[in-house]
Amino acid sequence: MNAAAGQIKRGRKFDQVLEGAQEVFMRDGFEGASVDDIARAAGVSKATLYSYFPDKRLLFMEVATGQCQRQADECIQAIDPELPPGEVLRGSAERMMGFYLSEFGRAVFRIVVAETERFPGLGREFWEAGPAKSRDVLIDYFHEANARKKLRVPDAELAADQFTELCKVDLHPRLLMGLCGEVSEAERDRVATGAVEMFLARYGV
Amino acid sequence: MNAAAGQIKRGRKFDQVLEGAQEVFMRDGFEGASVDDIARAAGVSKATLYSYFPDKRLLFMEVATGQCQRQADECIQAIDPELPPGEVLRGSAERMMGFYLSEFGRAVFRIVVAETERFPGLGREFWEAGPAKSRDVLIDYFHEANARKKLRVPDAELAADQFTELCKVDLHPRLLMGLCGEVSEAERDRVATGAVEMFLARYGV
DNA sequence: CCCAAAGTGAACTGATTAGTTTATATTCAT
DNA sequence: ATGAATATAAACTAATCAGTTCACTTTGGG
Repeated sequence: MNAAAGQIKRGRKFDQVLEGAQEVFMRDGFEGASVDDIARAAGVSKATLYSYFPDKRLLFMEVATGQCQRQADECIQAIDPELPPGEVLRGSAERMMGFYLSEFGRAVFRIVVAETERFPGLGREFWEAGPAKSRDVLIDYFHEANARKKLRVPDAELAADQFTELCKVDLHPRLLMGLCGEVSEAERDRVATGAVEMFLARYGV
Repeated sequence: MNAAAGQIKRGRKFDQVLEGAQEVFMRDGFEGASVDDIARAAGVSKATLYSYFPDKRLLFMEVATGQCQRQADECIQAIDPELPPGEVLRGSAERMMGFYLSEFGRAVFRIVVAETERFPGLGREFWEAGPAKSRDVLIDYFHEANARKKLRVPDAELAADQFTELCKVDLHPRLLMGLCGEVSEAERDRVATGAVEMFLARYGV
């Protein structure tokens, strides 16, 4: 009884099911993924799959939130407020872009946006597992930097959201709409630099 | 032979079909919408629907691009370069937010993002019917304002994308993920003001 | 008023899907 | 080794959906 996660039964093939589900959901979306495909990808019988997850929605929720949580925790590191703001922001920009522009980040975003109407709670769950965390980290940092007079940020929430949005500039929408398949290092650099410059022009001391 | 639009046959009930299709697609997405539902909503028999549109995808394409074009053209007005930049930007922000935050804008965006992988060309078609236009208008204006020394914009494309993204701050993602249902006038104002201030801090003369 | 084009409704095909069942096989702790 | 828990393959149900067909009715121009 070491780790009773939710009310979902654990067992030998639990992780195997989750991995297969992740692969297929990320590739085909929620509606597009068939349970037979998932079972095949997981190397598991459909009956086994259903013995772990009573239905497709629960399985999907587990994949979306669990995996997203893991991925986001990796990306969102604490900020060192001793560094100059430009460096703090630069690092933050790179980490956020790493998440939003990754294949996984895009796939989850795509699915969440697509299914959020039919799937109450999915949007919030994703938001809290990922974006909200990096938002909170930024907000805390802005308060701190304000107090130390390293930045002049009257509305930390707005500033955090603005910076986040500046990190998506152009690349995120373009990827989401399939206007391009890959993003070069140079393009990322251009956007990250642009975001930091703009932010400092507005909120720098 | 006054208006042969594409190779799609026109006829008495053409617009009726399109209206029904728009209603159902916007509500249920592409996969979620059934052709029977559309026919019912349009007040038309399925056979009639299929006599106009050989399949569901073509019908959807017609709805997405046609209607989006109309809506976008309404929002994207020419810019008066005589006005002070702050006013130009403010008006632009309001018009873009009007599109992105509208029920229609969100629904189309949601569907495009969801289906763009399975629907080659859909993303580009939407992009060019809508966002690309306002982007071009902004870019032209920045060149003009640069020449007149009313702004100092070294990279007009980047600046246009940054401003566009600043107009989405927080509200667009939150709506897309169902974290809130409506956006108050005060919130829009806060974001629009923030976008203009930030932009001018970076690129103002 | 007539007739051809356009529209209707309802039944049909064929394919796919979520989820269940069953009889059998594998795994593993004792 | 044995037996109970776990997993399997395959067939099955019931529903849904895109697209077709057809016998019939409505519409509107001449």
